[in-house]
Amino acid sequence: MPYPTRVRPEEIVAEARRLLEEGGPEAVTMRELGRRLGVQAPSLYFHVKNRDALLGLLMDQGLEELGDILAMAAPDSTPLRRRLHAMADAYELFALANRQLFALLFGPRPRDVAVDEDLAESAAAPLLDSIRTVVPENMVLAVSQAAWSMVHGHTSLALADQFTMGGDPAAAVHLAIDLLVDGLERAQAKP
Amino acid sequence: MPYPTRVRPEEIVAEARRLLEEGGPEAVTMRELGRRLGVQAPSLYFHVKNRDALLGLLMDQGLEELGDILAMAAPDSTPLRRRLHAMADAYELFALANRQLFALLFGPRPRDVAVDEDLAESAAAPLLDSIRTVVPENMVLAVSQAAWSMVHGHTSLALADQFTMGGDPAAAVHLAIDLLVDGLERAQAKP
DNA sequence: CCCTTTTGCTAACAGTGTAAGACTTGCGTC
DNA sequence: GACGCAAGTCTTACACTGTTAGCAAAAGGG
Repeated sequence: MPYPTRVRPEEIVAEARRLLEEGGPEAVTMRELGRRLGVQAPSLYFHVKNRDALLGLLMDQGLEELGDILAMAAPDSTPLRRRLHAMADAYELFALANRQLFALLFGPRPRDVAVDEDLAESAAAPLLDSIRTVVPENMVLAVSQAAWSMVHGHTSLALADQFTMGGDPAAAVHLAIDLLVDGLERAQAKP
Repeated sequence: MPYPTRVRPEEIVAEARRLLEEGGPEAVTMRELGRRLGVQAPSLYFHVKNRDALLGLLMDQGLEELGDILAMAAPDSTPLRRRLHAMADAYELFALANRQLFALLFGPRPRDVAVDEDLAESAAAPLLDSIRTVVPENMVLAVSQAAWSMVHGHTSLALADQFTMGGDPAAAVHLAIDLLVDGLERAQAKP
């Protein structure tokens, strides 16, 4: 270590994340980041390729956390309906606690920023697995996508303050999940 | 007209929208806007309060268009199921044709940019009206929010290229809508 | 003791939004 | 016709951004 490192990559990512949540993507500037870490902006380029790559790291981190949270939302043995409720709640909770990061994850990809595909896949795994317990294999994907769409739609609309007309949007998602599960169980029972 | 106006507000908005779709919000810069309109950047401030206000105008315009498109997606007399399908398709079509604008509309509100509330309400009206024909008044809001969440979720996930595992996401939404409508009709028939 | 490698620094460039103030231009009035 | 007024544009400027180039310092190995 020929020179005493004054800042480590994890610190950069952590501080960047704080900046992101405080003021959105525009607030994570290299100079402010350096200021908070006690370092000049150009020095950061020694630990991080550039700003876009830094945002990419944030996204990877977020995706991993989301995957973990969903995996732990409810034990495998939980009945589908309640498990989906739990996962929906966890999804929304994560989004609320990480508004900007969530928006970054699911917004329009900034040009060159690519997320790790394996990470995305493993984040989706818990949902696929729980659907698989109740639906024939050839419908797993479609049903999972439908469920994900529902939960994600509700979450991102709630995040954008689009439910201005009142009501109880959270209850609406649970209702939608119930209808979905009912439909699946009926379809499975009949033929 | 003491001085020959060289650029009109509508032109500014139109050109800004072009820039937005071409390169995302970061690409709509006052200088490039002026360049394309044959005017210096500071002159734009005579017609538009500032950049954020300009983005707000874009959002208003987008919201109005979306409302119109939804209202025209299917005649009032169309059966609920097909009408929801039509509205879902129209929603997605709009989003695909206006990716950046759509993301702006439903992303995290940039600080001071506020959209016209009446506009938002009238955009939502077609959905509420069609739901109302099939569901008791006290459930209209919840069911509408559920349906909107579903469609919006699918659309914004599709827009973000999140359906990387294949399948037929569009069919998944239609399936989800069918399940929703089935559930409602059954709930209405029984008690 | 010097030399290399790592990491920091400063200075700089091209770009951004926007405020201040000067300049043009056409109309309404004398 | 001359004059002034006011709308619209211009130039200039400031503070900010990401990023590169080149230089300085610090620690370990020979």
